[in-house]
Amino acid sequence: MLERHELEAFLTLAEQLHFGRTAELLNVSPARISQTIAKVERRVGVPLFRRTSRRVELTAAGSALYADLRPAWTTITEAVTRTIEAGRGVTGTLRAAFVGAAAGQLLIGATEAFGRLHPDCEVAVREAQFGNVGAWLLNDEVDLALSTRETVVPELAQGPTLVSEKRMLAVALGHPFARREAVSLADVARTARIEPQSTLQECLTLVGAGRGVAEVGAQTRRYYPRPDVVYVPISDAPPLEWCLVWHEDRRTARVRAFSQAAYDLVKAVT
Amino acid sequence: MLERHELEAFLTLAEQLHFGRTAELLNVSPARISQTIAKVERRVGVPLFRRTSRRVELTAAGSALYADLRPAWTTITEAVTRTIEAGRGVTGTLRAAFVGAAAGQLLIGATEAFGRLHPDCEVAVREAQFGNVGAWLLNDEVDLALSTRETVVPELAQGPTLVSEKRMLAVALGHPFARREAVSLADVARTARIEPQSTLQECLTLVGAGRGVAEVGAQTRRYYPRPDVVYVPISDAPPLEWCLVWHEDRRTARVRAFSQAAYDLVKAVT
DNA sequence: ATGTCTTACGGGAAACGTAAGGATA
DNA sequence: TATCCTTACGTTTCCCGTAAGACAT
Repeated sequence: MLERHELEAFLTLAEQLHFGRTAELLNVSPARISQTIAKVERRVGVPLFRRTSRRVELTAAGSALYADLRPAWTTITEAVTRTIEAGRGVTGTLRAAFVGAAAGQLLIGATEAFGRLHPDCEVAVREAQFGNVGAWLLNDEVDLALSTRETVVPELAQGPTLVSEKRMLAVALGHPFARREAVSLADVARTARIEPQSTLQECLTLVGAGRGVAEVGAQTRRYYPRPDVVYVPISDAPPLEWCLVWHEDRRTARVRAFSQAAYDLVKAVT
Repeated sequence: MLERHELEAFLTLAEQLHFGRTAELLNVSPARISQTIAKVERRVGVPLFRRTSRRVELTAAGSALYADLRPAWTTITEAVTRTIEAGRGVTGTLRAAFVGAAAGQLLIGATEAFGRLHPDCEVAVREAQFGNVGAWLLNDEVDLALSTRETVVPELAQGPTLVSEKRMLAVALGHPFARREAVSLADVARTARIEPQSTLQECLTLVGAGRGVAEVGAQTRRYYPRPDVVYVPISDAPPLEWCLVWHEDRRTARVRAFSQAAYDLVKAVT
């Protein structure tokens, strides 16, 4: 079968009918075009061009071949180009989401660092919630999210840990745990828990209302101070890890570049 | 743009979903497929396959790309295959023509030599006339003709000389030249000539009827003995050269192989 | 533990450019 | 004679296979 460079040499020469221009268009030497075409003709078994040193024209066989190849090859190049541009449009927009106020600040910082490296790529930042960040990623509503490693969906990939924070338990002011210096995972296991399925604010509201307790990060104490909620360290819990999450199928160059920029940023800070 | 081997690796892997089988089908090592696909994905910017060491499946981007590429690439391979087979069908038939009895014998000899080298290719032999051999070649009624070099049409190509024979002049029995040992080109120029436009027999008939003289090859004397015609050598004429003639656009592998076989044959004999 | 994909590395085929040769108008 | 296609030859790229490593079942 024809190689890519043979195909393009044939198609271009069929359009230009001039070895020199063809070579120039393809950024190779005229000698190469001559040899390439000769090789194709030897392989195909039929002369594709009728040529002297003064005129080049298609033979009947060459003309028929061109009519078949041109549209098909155009289809191929366009399909590949579409795929590439869907992935790494320099002029494209990266849609990033964050979950929680603390993550928002970090994401803004990463966005600025990324913007310095890739000024052509815009970044749109939105706030997601624990309850919808997975769906947003799966449905291609955002390209990337800064979330906790808990966001486990089989089709989602996660980058390296950017920030770790102590895991704490949010309890109502009157809750027995509220006076404790710390609690253990075993303690938590015996208590009614509220999973942060929608917004964190809503979750904390339920906690404040005494409907249960919720595991949160240490930063929550700073960003969501509430009179009706007390934060107690969970002594034996692993740290809560924040990382970038994306859909495996859409790990475009934009996504990788942003992930890299974010990782470089936190590495520079620490 | 994708190279041919990258394209085929992608398409085959998309169909097989197995690196080992893909490598086997393409006659390369599995490592090569892995590297090729990785390179394509790097270039395109998006993962085309979701894979562990245990399962391989297309991503959404890969699936879309495959849907575009497969039919287009099939079109291309079929177009090239058609062109090749139109040129070098092993099972095809080569249509060869000859002009004159002597050429007929030579052509039969060449056909037999060719048949030993290429047993899959049939050869159909027809007799052409000086008047129509050019048209037969131009109209694709025959692929090849054994004729004299005089068959000059711009679009016809000629092979090397296979046989040379002395040029003679056919004159009527009662013609003044009939008693000469030889004539010169100057003599011929001063005489009414009959161009062999239809059959040689017809031409000789006109010569015998005293309508003019005709330039023929020395072999004609043996193959067309006539009581009313005398053959006189033309002393200063260049030899009459016999060669294979074909349409430039249809110089297929069959044609070249036959030309080669004929050339080898006469070289072996002499 | 086995089958499967990936990484590392050295060898070789083929594409490439430069420069000289040959053909056409 | 000037332009343009072709041939010759040395250089370099990169495709390839082998072998070892990593990963999942």
